[in-house]
Amino acid sequence: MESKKIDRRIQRTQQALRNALVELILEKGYPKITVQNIIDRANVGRSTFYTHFLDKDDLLVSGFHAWAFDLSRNVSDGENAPGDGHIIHSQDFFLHADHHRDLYRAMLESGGGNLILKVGQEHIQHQIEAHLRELLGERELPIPLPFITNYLAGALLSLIKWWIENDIPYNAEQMDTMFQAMAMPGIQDVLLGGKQN
Amino acid sequence: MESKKIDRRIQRTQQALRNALVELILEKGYPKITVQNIIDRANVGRSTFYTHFLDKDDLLVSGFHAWAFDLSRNVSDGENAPGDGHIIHSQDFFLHADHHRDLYRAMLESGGGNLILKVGQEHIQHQIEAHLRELLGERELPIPLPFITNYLAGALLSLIKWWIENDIPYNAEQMDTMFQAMAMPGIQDVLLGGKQN
DNA sequence: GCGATATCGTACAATTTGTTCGATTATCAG
DNA sequence: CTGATAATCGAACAAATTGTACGATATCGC
Repeated sequence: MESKKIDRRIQRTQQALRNALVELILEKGYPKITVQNIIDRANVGRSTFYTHFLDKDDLLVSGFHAWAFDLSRNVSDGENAPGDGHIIHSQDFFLHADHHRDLYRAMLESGGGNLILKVGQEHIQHQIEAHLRELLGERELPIPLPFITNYLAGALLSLIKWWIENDIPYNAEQMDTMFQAMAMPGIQDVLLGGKQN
Repeated sequence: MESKKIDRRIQRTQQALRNALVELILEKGYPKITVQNIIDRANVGRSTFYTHFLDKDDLLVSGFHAWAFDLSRNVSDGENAPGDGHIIHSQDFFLHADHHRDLYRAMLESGGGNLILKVGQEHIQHQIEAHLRELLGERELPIPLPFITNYLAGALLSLIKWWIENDIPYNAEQMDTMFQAMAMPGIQDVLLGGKQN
């Protein structure tokens, strides 16, 4: 039971701020947004903003996982069972970027997505790591797992960035096919090496 | 012949500013630096700064390739001829990061290296692209070259970041060996596929 | 309704930014 | 060496932004 009494105003205010931030990101890009812009859009008092968040970045991070990031759902949808030939479900990431193309573009644009890229990469890495752990069990690898997840997440995010920012005329499936072609041989070698050595 | 008359003050001023910036990056990290800090350190007037550069970022980018980035020299040092088994000279990048560990750490830290990461990635991509072009000649690949360079540069930069930021106890050679183990199989497949198909 | 508390919004000090402009100084050409 | 050129200085300025403070107001849970 929730014995705390919850004032609905808090959630409403925070949600209004997050919504305003997304709108503004789509309009002018994250770096150019000021706190003033956000509270004007959200109809929230200046002091109220600072009672909830330290700054713009704090607001962004606070809502990152909740926002358009229904990614984890796609990934864990039973369809892609382990052993379907795809060691990483990279297609989910490409599809997600495709579905939220506008938001991705706005977030990546103008080189201002430092924080976003960081949080985004961490997100991807966690997904990959969880999935690889599931596949591996207790087996040890010749290459440490964080190395692999950093390698894959870095490559994947870089490609998504390139793909979205430059409107590269491939669809998500094609991007994924090429990604798998580049990544899979190396991974399989490592997995087999870990088994045999 | 250079018929332009060159006032040495200009170069001296710009160099002083760049040096001050590097010092400050090492001391407090790029994001926290203000223009005021830079000109104080460099003993340069405020207006002078703005006659040469648009802002902090402009100063950073302007000197990026000149700075500690003697990388290209290492890469093209005749020792690593094409066909030595290394399709990408990733070890040069790891070595470079190792030699300038403090600067790298300061530049990457606190998630503030948005611009630096961007320029850095472009730098790496150009190196990789030039090298691959040399290997390939006019041969066509089943996967477009920008895809490959984005893939490799993204993975490489992500690993360097992870390596430096977390003081991972591998040396440059070990990092490179693992990187090659992950990347080479995929690349070779693509290269061969391009040849045969 | 009542008490608690979240919000409002204005005011405020402190930073930072980029520009302007006249005075000063260093550099180059001859 | 000398004078013309042009780079630099540095102070002053407007504008924007940030984060804090605080009393008044509105809204919530009970």
